[in-house]
Amino acid sequence: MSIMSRVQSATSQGSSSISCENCSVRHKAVCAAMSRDEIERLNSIAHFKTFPPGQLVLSDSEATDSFGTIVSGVIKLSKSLADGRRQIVGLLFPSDFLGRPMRRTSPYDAITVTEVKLCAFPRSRFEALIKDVPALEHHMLSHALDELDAAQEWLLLLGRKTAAEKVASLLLLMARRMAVVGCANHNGIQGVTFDLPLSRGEMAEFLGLTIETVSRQLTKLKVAGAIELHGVRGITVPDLARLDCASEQGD
Amino acid sequence: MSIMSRVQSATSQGSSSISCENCSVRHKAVCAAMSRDEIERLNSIAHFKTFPPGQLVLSDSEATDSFGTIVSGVIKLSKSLADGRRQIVGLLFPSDFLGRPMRRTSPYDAITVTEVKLCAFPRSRFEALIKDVPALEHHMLSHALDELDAAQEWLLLLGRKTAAEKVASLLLLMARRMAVVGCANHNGIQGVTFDLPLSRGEMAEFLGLTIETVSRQLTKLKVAGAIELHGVRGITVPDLARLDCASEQGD
DNA sequence: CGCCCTTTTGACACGGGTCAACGAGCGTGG
DNA sequence: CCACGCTCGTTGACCCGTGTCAAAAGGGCG
Repeated sequence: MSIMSRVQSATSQGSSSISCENCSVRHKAVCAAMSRDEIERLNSIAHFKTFPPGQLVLSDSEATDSFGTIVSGVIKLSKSLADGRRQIVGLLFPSDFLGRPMRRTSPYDAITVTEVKLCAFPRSRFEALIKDVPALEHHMLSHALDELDAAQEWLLLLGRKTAAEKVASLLLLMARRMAVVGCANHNGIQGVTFDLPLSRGEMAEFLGLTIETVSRQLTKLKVAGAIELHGVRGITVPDLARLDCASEQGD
Repeated sequence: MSIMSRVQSATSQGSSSISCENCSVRHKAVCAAMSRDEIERLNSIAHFKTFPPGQLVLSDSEATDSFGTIVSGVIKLSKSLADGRRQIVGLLFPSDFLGRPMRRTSPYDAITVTEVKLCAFPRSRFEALIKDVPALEHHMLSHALDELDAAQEWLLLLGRKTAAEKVASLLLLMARRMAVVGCANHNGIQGVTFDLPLSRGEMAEFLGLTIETVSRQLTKLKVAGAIELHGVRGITVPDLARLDCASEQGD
């Protein structure tokens, strides 16, 4: 039995009520756009849910009500073809928004990659709130445009970059997001150490590659001195600028 | 001298004022979301611009004011790496919106593929209008989510589909869009004939392939009887369902 | 310690890229 | 009206990067 199926069959989620005051994403998520009493209203309909890793949170073309801001953890969004080929089409980090207003069903599967804490809202009440608070819709639009930018950047990666450039790009993406979320240690002006949230297989799914190719490119980067690997998840990027360079020209 | 540079150096654009009454995109574009007098206000700040094919309309990371609804023609959005590798990250058809509210600069180049008629608004006045008309922002959000869906569908294509599936998918996309825009003739219940708006090179740019591969896959589809080619731009798809099938499993 | 799952490494195959030649369409000028 | 040249598209031969298949090497947990 795989780890994934084991955790899926475990108790699926906890739940508890909320205080926004010292929430770690208070100033980055939708909440950032809202006044004191708007927050109050949002607060009153919100509750925390915790999901174990590997849990299916939204399912392709099924309506569900998981909907809200990610407080901690990472979620992957993935689409698949009839014969099972899969592609991750997005990653959500803390402060990102899960689920889409104005859309009944999800165009992809959303699956937790790590344990995830979600600040969830019932869809109907959130949509009612949107009608009263224009700033909320404004923020959702801004967020959607950011996601669109990210997706288009990834189109360039999938369509035109080599395997080496793809792996470097993904490491860079994760290093940056883990850093803003505070899950990375800085060493030196340009260096950073963190744990990879994704397995080799998930990296491959995101990059349009196979596990084997990802693994080979990682050892190539290690041998070249662009990264250090500590065990299978730990990684140090001694020089982000150098990796950035590798992400556009291989070496 | 290439066609593209010739048309670029030609007189760049015409301009004239507007009547929404019998506009061909009146009920599909942003206008669809608006009441009679809101339209009136939008109308008062709008003017038509016409661009020849091959013209750069928005430039990567440059601020410009081309901004509005496409009335006729096709625009490609493309990104490129430092060494010149290019990837088309989106196509805009009539009723689609060009340019992004809340963003000073464009993350891609926008280039006309055919002659394009644009119903343009000055950015600042459009943004002012957004503040007064919540339905407008609502529509922009909806549109952004549609674009995001399209981009994510394309991620799956670029990451996981074979060359044959990619070409079939693109033909299908163009057949459908050309049909809703009224630039295609239906033959039979499932058949359609139209002119390809994209050159082989542009198809390749969109699909993450080379010109040669696109050309080979097209002749393969022709030999298999899935399409007929008339000259270099004309195409008949006798059975959309069959092509749809080819877009997910090659044959 | 042993099992199981993930990752790494190696050998080989193949899809699509590259390079080159050829063909078709079309505007221009003789 | 035809010949020329230019561009775009097609076709062929070959090559290379990445996928595939297989086996070995960790690493965590009972």
